[in-house]
Amino acid sequence: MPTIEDVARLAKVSTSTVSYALSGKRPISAATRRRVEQAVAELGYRPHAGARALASARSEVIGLMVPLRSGVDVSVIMQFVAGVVTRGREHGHDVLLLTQEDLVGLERATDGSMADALVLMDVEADDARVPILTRSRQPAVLIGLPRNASGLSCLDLDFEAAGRLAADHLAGLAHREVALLGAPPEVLERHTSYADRVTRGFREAAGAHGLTAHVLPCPSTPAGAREVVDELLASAPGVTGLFVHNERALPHVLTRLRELGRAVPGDVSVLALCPEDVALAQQVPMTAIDLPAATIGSLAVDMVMARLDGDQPAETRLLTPVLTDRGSTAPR
Amino acid sequence: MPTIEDVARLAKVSTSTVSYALSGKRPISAATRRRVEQAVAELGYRPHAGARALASARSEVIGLMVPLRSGVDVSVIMQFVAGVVTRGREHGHDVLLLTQEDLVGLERATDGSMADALVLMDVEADDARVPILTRSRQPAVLIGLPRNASGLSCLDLDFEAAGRLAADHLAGLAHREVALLGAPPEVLERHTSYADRVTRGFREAAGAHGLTAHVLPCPSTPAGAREVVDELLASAPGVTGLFVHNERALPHVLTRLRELGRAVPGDVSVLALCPEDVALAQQVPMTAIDLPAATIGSLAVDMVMARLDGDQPAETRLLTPVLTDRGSTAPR
DNA sequence: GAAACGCATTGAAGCGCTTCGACGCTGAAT
DNA sequence: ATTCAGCGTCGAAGCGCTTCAATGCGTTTC
Repeated sequence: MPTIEDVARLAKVSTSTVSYALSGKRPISAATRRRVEQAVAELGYRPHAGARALASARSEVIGLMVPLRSGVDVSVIMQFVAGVVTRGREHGHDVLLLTQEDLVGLERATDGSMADALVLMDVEADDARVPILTRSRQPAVLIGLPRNASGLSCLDLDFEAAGRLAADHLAGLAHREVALLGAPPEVLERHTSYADRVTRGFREAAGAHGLTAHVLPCPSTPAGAREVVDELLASAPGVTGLFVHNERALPHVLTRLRELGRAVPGDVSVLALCPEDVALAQQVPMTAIDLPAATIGSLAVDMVMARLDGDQPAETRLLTPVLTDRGSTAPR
Repeated sequence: MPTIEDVARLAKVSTSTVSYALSGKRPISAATRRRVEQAVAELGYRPHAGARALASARSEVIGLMVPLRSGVDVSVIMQFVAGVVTRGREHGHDVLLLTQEDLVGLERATDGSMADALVLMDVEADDARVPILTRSRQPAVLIGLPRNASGLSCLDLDFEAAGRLAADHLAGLAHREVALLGAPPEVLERHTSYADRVTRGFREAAGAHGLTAHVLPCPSTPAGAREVVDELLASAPGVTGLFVHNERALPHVLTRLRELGRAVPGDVSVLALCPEDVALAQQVPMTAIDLPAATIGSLAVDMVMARLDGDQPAETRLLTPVLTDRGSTAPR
């Protein structure tokens, strides 16, 4: 492997000149720069990432912690990851993938200087990672709202507003009794922050509109989802509006309704909270509040990068939810 | 951040002793090791990854290239990634995430010493990454079979055998006319290697059994899948066995069959090629050939790690497909 | 009792890069 | 003509770690 010294020799300049020519951190004459670039091309030179990290105290890597465990909505994650990687590259950064459970990995990445900055998905109310991050000096962005964000930046869809928006929408269509079919029980038990927030917003707005609101966790399995629908329809036969916040259960809920002869939106209005492509991939296109996962990923990178150079203070950003009507809801 | 020198000072030993105590590459007395460990704990010392990479010419990182583009089966990818990350950790390696399209990223990771080894998903017949890999000195494992693997290791499910297995299974149930609903057209056009191979195996075994076999690419959208089903049933009304190799289209195919009043498996037998959880998440549990994505991920890491230490020759491994009967196929 | 050995430990030389201070040169200002 | 900037370039010091050769010391061997 050619080193910077080989390049310097070939270009007949010093190594520092090569470094400056490549980084642009000092003015270099056009002629010299050209010679350097030629030498680089000729040798196929690539800077050694470790050496660079050592000398500059910068790794040009973003650590990204994603939940690879079950029960999470895969397409949300994939889109999010894609957003992070793409935007990371635009900032000249690569992405180191860490798994949610791996606290040791987080410490390794944090203090072990593997990453300059961190983005963490799927934050829980009392997240074990928060203290580690507060202790470290690295910029971090949490996707979600922990109970105690103390100095950490957070970003997320405003799930509480999304819950309200859903209730508003159904109330606007004159529904009187509505239900939220939410995240699977295991996610709720972890108190993943978004699940709690959707519920709160939905309940609140439903109350304000004088709606009767039911809230049920909903397993992602076909059988589990079916059971929840049956249970709901049995215990609350007057429900005419459904708000489904569970990407994987959504198709099964729709299937069950159809099996029971309930037309959507004729008999029951169904509103989803999911990424656009999921809304479009159902048996019937879904009226849905978009979960802009890729956008959130990009924004997370922007936020964390901004904090890497300047030292902006911590900030919490909540994206305003947007509802797109695709015809799966109708007036009662 | 404490350095190895701080640790050495506190433990009253030399830095080299600390290094050896931590790496275990030389015998260190129990007493000394204990002192070192104590100092490490007390200071919260973490080795600087870059410095380590520079000195040892090893980054302890695996580069993983995944297709984050659309049209791919998300849950397959997620499971695969999870397999790679988990097994990578067991080998003491972290994972650097690269996107499929990013050839520059591949070169950066390859020669820029960001990664010790590479795992690439979704390999195409004439993959642009192959020449880059052949040129580099790093061990790599391709998931899929490029036309010219020249010295590179490959790993995959034996999709050709899977195609044959599907045809065998349907033939065994006395079906006479069968169809393969495969990958979306865009995937086929890329000549992603698995798509071609499934087709070949299916055609071959169907021929051997004297079956009439239809092969249709199948879009992953609800409308597209529906159309393909309609088209098939119109042009080949005698088809009684369906082999679906498209995770996302599968639910839509089943929905369409139901809409058309074709019972599964009463009127039509449906066999899938997909991960187990996808097979179980359908309206009806699917008889399916398992796509063991997580296993492939783990194995890929094992292969690449084996090549990192010893220098084993390149090798191609194809996993034997396994069919699990869950009742969605029946005798004609 | 001297020589030889093996074990635990050390010192020092890098690994390949960035960056700081210094230097020489040209051209403008005096 | 002399001074002074400022631009473009260079030299050298380190960043924090690994690793090789060498050292010291207590044991065994003849």
